Amino acid sequence: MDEIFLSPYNPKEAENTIYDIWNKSGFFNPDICIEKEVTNKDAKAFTIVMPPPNANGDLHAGHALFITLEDIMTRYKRMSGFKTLWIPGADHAGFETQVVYEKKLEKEGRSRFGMDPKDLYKEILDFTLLNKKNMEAQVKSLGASCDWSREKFTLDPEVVSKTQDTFIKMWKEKIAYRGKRTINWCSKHQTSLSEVETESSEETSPFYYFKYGPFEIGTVRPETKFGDKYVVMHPEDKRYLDYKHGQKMTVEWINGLIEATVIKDEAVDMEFGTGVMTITPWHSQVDYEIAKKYDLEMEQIIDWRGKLLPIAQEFSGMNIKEARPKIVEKLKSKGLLIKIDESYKNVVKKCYKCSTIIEPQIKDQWYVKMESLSKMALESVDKGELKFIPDNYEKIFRYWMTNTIDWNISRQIVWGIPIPAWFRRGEVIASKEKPEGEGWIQDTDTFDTWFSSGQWPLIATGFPESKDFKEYYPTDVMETGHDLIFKWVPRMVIFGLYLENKVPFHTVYLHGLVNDAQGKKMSKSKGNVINPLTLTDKYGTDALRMALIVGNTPGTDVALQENKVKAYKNFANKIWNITRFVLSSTEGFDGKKPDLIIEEDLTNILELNELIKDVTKDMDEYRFYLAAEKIYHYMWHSLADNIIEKSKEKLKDENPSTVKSTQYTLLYLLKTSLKLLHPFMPFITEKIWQYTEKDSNILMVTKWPNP
RNA sequence: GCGCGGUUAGCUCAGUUGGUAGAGCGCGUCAUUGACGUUGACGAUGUCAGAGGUUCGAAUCCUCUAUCGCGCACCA
Repeated sequence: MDEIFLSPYNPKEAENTIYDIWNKSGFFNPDICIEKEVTNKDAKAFTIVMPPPNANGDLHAGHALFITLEDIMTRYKRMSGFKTLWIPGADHAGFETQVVYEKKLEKEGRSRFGMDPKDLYKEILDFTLLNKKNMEAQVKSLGASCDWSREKFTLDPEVVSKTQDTFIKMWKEKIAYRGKRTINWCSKHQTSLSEVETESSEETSPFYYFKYGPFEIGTVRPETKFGDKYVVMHPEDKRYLDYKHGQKMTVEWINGLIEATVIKDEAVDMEFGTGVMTITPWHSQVDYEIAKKYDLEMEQIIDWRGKLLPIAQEFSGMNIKEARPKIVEKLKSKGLLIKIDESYKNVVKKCYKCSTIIEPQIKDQWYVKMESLSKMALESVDKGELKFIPDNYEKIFRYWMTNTIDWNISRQIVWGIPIPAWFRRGEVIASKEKPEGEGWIQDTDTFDTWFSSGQWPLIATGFPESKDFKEYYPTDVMETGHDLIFKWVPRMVIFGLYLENKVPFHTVYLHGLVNDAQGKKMSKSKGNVINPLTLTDKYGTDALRMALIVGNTPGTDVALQENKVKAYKNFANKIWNITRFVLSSTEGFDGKKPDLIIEEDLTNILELNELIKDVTKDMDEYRFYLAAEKIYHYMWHSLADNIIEKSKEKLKDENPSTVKSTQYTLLYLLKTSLKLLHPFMPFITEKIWQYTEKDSNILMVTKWPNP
C-alpha cells in the first residue's frame, strides 16, 4: 500500500494534480476519446453548451452549482459510452460588464462620458480578457470536464460576424425593424433597456389633484405635465357627457394659458381618480398609445439626462426630482392644486443595475417582432420537443411566450456587438459594409446581450456548416438557473427554430438559487455572500460539490451551509480510509476473480448491483440529488459500517478461498463504488483510482458499471 | 390583482407510481488507540400548516383556508 494512505485525505494536494491529468489526457475532447478508443466511433452524441459565465469578476456560488450539475451529466454520459461534449464559454456580458467597468471608472474619478468610445472599448476589452482567464481558472478548479479546445468567447470575431448575419437576415425578412416608440431609458447608464432589465417595486408616492380648466386631473408626475394639452376621459363617463371629443378650450396651466383638446377614449378607467387625465405621450407608454391612435402631437419634456427641457421655462435644466416640489408649489400658488393624497401606492420601474427610476422616452430603436417567433416556440412545447425539469416551468415558459411584446435589441453602450446598420436621412440599411453612395452614417448602438446569447447553442456548436454543428446540434440539455426561464431560454429556443428549424435542446434543466445558510438570498449589501472558492480551499471541491447537490431538487433554491460542506469533507476522508483498509487487506492478492465466491460475498455483490440499477435510473431521470445521497449512504453505512466490519473476521479465516473471496469482493465493491461516485466527487475518486487500478485508463473514461 | 412554488425532527432540506416518516448538522448515552475520532454502537425528538373529501390505506390525489417566498402586471 502506498504511503499516501497513511495520512488523512488532503483534497488540495489531490486536486492540483488531478485536473492536469484529465486535461492532458485529452479526454475532455470527444474526438480524442474516439481516437484512443475509449468511445465508440458511432456512439450517440451527448452535448451540453455551458451557459458562458460573465468574464467580469469571480465565480459565485451559483456558478459552482451549475458547473457541478453539468459536470455530473457530462461525466456520467462520458462513462456511459456517449460521444460527450461540453462546450465552455465566456460571456462579454454587454451591459453587465459595462456597468461593472463604469463603477471601476467612477472609483478612479473617471467617467465613460467624454471618453472616446474606441478607447473605452479597448479598456473594457483588456479588463474582460484578464477576468476571462481568472474565470476559466476557477471553472477548472471546480472540476469541469469541458472541452477547452472548443471554448468560445461571445466577442470572438466569428461570433460577432454570425450574430450580425442573423440580424441582417431578420431585417431582410422584416422580422427585425427600426421603430420609434416608448423605451425604458436609464438616465444614469444612458441606454435603453428591455423589459427584463428593469424591475418594479411598489412605493408610496404623493398623488396630486390639479385643476385643469373645468376638470380635476390626478398625477404622480407633475414634472412631466408642462406640455399636456390633451385631456382624456372615457366616452361613456356620464360626468363628462357635456364635453365632446375634439372640443378645444383654453385653460390656465403651469406656465400660463394652454389650448387643451378633449379626447374620449376607452383606455381611461372611470373608477380611477376623477376619471380624467391629461397625457404626456413622450414619457408614458399608455399615453403614447392614445396619442398614436388619434395622431396627436408629442413633445419631449425631459432630456436624456433626466433634466427638464426649455418647454419647462423657468424650470428648464432642472433635475426632475428637484423640480417636482417646486412645480407643485407653483401650481399651488396659482390656486390650481386641489389636494394631495399622500398614501397613494404605485409601481415604480427601475434600472435593475442602479435602481435609477426608468424614464420612458421615445426613441428610434431596433426591434424584433416576437409574435410569429413565440408561436413557433409554443408549438415545439406542444409537440413535446422541449421538456422542462422541473416540469412546472413549462407553464411559466408558456405564459411568457403568450405574452410577448416586440423585443428592443439596441443598446446605447459601446461594450457589445455593433449593430451592422447604416442611416442616411430617412433611409435605413442593415449591412456589414458601408452602402453605396455618400452620406451614410453607421449605427453606434450595440446588441442587447441576449440577442447574441440567444444564438449561443447554435454558434457554440459551429452554426451553420461546421462538422461539429452537424454532429452536435441540436444539443441535449440546457442547464441553467430558473431565473433565466424568461430571459434566456425562450430566446435560445426562438433562434434555434428561426435559424435552423430545430429546438436547440430537448431538455431544459433549471436549478435554483444558492442562498446563504439561513436560506436568505445572497447579496453584497447584506454581506452574506459566500465565495465558493473559500469553501473549496477549506474542505475540497468534491465536498462543496456534494453539499450543493445532495437534497437539492431542480428548481428549488438551496441553502449553502458550511456544516454540510464539512460533512462531505468527512465523507471524503471516510472513502480514503475505506481504501486504506481495502488496499492493506488485499496486499499480495492477484486481483483475479477466484473460482469460489462465498455466499455472503455474493449477497454483498447483489446488494451493490441493486444500487447500480437504482442510481443509473436516477441519473437517467436527472435525479442527481437522490443518486448522490444513495451512493453516499451505501459507501458509509453499508460498505464501511457493515461489509468491512464483517470482513475483518473473514480475512482471518483459515480457509484461503474465503480470504480470496473476501479480498476480491472488497476490491470489487470499492472500485464499483468509485465509478458510481466519480461524477459527483471526481477528484478523490480519480486519485484513489490511481492506486487501485494502476494499469488501466483513468477513471474519467472508465465504463459506467452494469448491474 | 394574476401566476408559480413552499409550509415535514431544534436548523437546512429529501421523500420518484398513495402502502406503518428520512438525510446532514445539532442533541443524549456508551465505546476507545491496527481502516478512519474527520470514528463506531445505540437512542430521543415529528397530530408531515389547518379543515374537509376520495380511498381498505394520504406527507403523497381533490377542494377550501391560513401563512411565507418568488415572478408578472398594475392606470394618469
